[in-house]
Amino acid sequence: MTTEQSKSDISRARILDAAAKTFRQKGYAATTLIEIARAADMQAGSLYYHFGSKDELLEEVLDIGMRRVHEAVEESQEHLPPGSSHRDRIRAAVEAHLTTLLKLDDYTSANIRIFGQIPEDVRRRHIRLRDAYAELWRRILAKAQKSRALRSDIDLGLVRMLLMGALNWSVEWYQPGRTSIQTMADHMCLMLFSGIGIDKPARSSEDETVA
Amino acid sequence: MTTEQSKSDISRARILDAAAKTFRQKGYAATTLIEIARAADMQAGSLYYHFGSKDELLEEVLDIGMRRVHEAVEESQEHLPPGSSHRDRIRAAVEAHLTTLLKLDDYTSANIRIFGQIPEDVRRRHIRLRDAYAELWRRILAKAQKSRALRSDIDLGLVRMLLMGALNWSVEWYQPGRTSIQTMADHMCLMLFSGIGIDKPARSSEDETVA
DNA sequence: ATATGTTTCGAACGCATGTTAGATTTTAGA
DNA sequence: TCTAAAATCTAACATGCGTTCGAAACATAT
Repeated sequence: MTTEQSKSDISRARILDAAAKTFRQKGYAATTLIEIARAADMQAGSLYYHFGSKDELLEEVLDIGMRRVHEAVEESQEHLPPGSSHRDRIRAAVEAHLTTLLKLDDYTSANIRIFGQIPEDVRRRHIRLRDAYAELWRRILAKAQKSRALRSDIDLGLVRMLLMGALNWSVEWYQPGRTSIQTMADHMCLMLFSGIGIDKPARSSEDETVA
Repeated sequence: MTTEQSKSDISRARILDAAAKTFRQKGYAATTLIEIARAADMQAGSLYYHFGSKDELLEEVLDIGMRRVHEAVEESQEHLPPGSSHRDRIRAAVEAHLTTLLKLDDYTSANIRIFGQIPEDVRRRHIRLRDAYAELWRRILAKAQKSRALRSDIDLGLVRMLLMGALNWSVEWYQPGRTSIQTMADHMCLMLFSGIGIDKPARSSEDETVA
């Protein structure tokens, strides 16, 4: 116990890293404990010294992934320069979400990719963190709408879903080098704001009902 | 051979339906042939009279799903009233995509959900259909941009990805009854067009119509 | 009704997986 | 250095999976 990190903690972290990486690549059911163990320089049986079961390992990977995006987006809001517009706020949140998802975080990307294939009871226990993260976005968007930075005649819940979809889906196609995360955040906000934004349109929205 | 549909064809279709449904619900690796067989009122071994392997079954489900969206979107473009604006065209495409994905088509939703977890060689053989579908959207968007219905200073490829993400992600959260597909299509086009649309600097209504 | 081809069954095989537990090695303090 | 605890290994287990194959049930035409 001389070092802050006991050997157990180090191994634990190595296992979690390996699990997140493999889960993300192959999915949950297709990932074998032998693969995880190999990626962590261990034997499969040794994993059970640190985790009670494959599901328990999965659960921790999911939780860590969700906590990381949550914290990243939360921090992005706290570190904004004073007087930032709501567009700036949302842009920062979008960029934080994308950065966590696409840059060196297998936990969050694993979470996003495999959430639809996990066992029922694991999902039930994990869903609270998901809801909390959704609530964070709900607050951000609602505040923007209340400040008249967003139109009032739209379904914010639906917009949030479409937005999260556009962001989360990037984990399926994004390749570093082709498009920068900043560019993605810019386009996302351009689509979102200049569309929903109340700022520029006088009343040019009449042509929307063209036949 | 008296009836149009031989008994074999009927069983085959029943198996494919069962497979698509189960793949969509549980994912590929987690789905067992026993489950598929039970959902098709058969024994697991009997599946092999119709399909050579689990992978072959998967492959056909994927192909059918992709062909269905492709055809749906293609038809939506052909059945447009003459003189439709590009916004109308894209709205129709969005609605066709969503309808196929969310309404009674387990094949397309299975395709979208499990594409990230399928074996390498299956993916390689299926990828052509995916590319063809992407090309269809690329054409639709490019034509809109060329007709000055969309801004020229944006990355259409990126926008297409964000758009497909917003649409495809709906398979993860959509519940019939809460939001209508029409509402989703409306919101999507509102975000897309009034954002990317050229109508804000140079206000006009003629740039919305097809040349 | 019989015979021929079609479709399904049922039981078995081989294999890989998650899991367990005792033996073995490594670590850290006296 | 010695020792007890911590950490890992090794080998085995039970189970469930995809798959195979010969037998049984079914359908159809003569």
